[in-house]
Amino acid sequence: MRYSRFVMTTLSSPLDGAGAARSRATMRDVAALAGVSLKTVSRVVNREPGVSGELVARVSRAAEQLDYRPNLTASNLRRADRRTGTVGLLVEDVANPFFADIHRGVEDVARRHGAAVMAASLDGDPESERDLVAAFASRRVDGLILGPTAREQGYLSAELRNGWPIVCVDRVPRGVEVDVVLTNNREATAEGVSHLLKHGHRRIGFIGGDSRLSTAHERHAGYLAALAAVGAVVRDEWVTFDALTAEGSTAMVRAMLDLPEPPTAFLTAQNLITMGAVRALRELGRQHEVAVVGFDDFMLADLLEPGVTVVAQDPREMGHLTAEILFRRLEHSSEPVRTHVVPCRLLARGSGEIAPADTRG
Amino acid sequence: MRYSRFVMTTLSSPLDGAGAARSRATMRDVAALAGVSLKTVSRVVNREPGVSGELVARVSRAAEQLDYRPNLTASNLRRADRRTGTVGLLVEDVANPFFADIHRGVEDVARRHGAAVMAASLDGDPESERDLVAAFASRRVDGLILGPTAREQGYLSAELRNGWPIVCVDRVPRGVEVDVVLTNNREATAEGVSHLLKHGHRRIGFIGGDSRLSTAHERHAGYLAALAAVGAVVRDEWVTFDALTAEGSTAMVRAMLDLPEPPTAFLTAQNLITMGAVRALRELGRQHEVAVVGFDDFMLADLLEPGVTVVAQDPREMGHLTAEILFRRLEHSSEPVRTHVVPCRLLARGSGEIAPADTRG
DNA sequence: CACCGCCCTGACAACGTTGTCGGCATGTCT
DNA sequence: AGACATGCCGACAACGTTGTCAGGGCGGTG
Repeated sequence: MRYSRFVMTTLSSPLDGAGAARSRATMRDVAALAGVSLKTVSRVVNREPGVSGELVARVSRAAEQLDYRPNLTASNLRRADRRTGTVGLLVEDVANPFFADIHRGVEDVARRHGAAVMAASLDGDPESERDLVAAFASRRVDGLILGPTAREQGYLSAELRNGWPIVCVDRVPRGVEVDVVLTNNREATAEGVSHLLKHGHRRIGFIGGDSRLSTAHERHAGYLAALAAVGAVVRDEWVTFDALTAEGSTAMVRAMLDLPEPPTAFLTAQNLITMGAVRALRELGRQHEVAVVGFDDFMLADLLEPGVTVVAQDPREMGHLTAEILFRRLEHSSEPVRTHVVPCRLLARGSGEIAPADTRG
Repeated sequence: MRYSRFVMTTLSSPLDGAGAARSRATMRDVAALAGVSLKTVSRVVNREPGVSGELVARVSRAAEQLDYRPNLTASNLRRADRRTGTVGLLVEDVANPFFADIHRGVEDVARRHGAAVMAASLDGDPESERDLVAAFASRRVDGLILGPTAREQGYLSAELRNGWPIVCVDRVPRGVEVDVVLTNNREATAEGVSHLLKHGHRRIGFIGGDSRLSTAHERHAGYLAALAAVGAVVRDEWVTFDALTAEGSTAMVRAMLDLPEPPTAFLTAQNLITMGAVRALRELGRQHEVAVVGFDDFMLADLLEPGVTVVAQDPREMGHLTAEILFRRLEHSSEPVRTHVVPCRLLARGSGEIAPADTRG
């Protein structure tokens, strides 16, 4: 409950039903009612020492009577630290479970610091990214957490020069040096693919996400590395990108299974893609025959038949870490920029342990 | 892209790597560089008419050069409309898919109105609710969307008198008259229970959510009404509340199935509860024997075995509607308060169409 | 008694912006 | 030519708050 700094308890209030809407009381109003100066009210509201007990009581009573709420935006304007007690969060989609968990992680930390979180969704649109960064800058959020979607973040350097702390999450920004919190995309994907190799698969399909994003490339690199490590064949026709929705992924998996030499297993590089792939296999009745390892965990993955084996990220922890770094940077702005990696865990649940039906490959 | 009102395009900027952090440029700085008065800069930034083309160009160039960002908090302080271009959203948990969808719905509408969304999670804690309302009030968000969790919202009447628009969503507030957007909880639950009755069930368990919430009561009422309509037996031992997590729900379902006369079907009154119930049946290997109708849809419900029959809310639409009402009220504050109902749809997928194994009941 | 120091309080300016108003050109009409 | 409207621009105050500083009262000390 560290919001307390600006919270006055208005324990009771005469609720007269349809009272005419008056405008909010200001410090001046409180001061007038309490018969003290503006500054004394300010001192009481901010719990500054050096006000007699009697005046504290009188001012508090007056504030309660008027339902006074300090105006943080005005306070911010004048105060030395210039904090609005607000941080911005820009991610792909606040409704996507992965980003919703990051959001929650950020919120938890922000709240401990008495800060509120402004969040917005980018939907893969570079123009939105710039517009929303500008919108948050105009609102003077104390710091920004960004999951970049545009090809290039060079435009951020102007904001950084202005002393605005920025931390990126989930994806690597380009053209700008900031702290980043990432998953070990490459290694974790390689681990997932190795898992499939270990179970006998040699023809493994890769269904990737938005090819403009660093995550897609890193995961693809991990896929290639794992295959190369055992000298397995790599075929272009077993690799696709830009499965942007679950439906898109369903279609891609079906198409790939129609190849003359189809994959016997899939590495699906993101949560919605995995769901789409599972759906495709179900529709074809082949869910017990074609193996799947997904990137990202999701709810109910263990209750499907078969359970879906995944390489699980820890989005809540990523949110925590990202926010911690942001608040740290708000204090010590000159520390060197770092990249932090949150590791994944492979969770074997069934779909990744299916042996290849066609053992010629 | 209606954020444009306060967005200046800073197309290029010399990225000199480690430039010393200077503080943000103000209108005064821009005015000095452009050789005009402060007020002229203000006019240009706000696209007010009556500035010569030459000065517009000079000011724009100066603003770009200095990476100027208008300070919306200062502007808000002075402007007549007193808008911060920000709305607040307080819900149970921004990471819960249901509320995450509401959040996204609110965001879409807010963005069309050029507003940003501050969101926070209540976690069922009444103290948090009051603290966060106060925190948002101090930040002067233009309006508030609240999914109430405290037993009583009388404390809001002070804010309403201050002319602060508030709209509630998902749950009915008490002790205060505001606009509310709800699901037709009672009717939809009754429909779900009737569906089970139609398939021959007479012993139907009800696993309810937080008993302090209006939704739990309304859904329970729907359950009772549907049973009463066909003269079915109602037993206290077949009704529980306060399954606050999926795990809690799992335990309750298992316990209820251990009764001498266990239910042959369940109505699970919320998304996490349904997931927990499905898990319980799976663990017992009885998922094809005990019927389930869930309240709330969730991802992958159709891919489970059997597919989970649900009464589906439309949280995104609820978010849209709630935000529309809020912005409407920001314009016409004196319209009478209303309650809006967003209907549910029953989606039959298998789990709700299982006939009772024990047909004695 | 004069002086110092401490505690409490208030007057005033300032934060970055916008609303109001007044002034200077320039053009138009009688 | 004089009166008047119009277009463009700037000086100034104000929004609600906090930082700074000065002043009054009071007790203790030389």
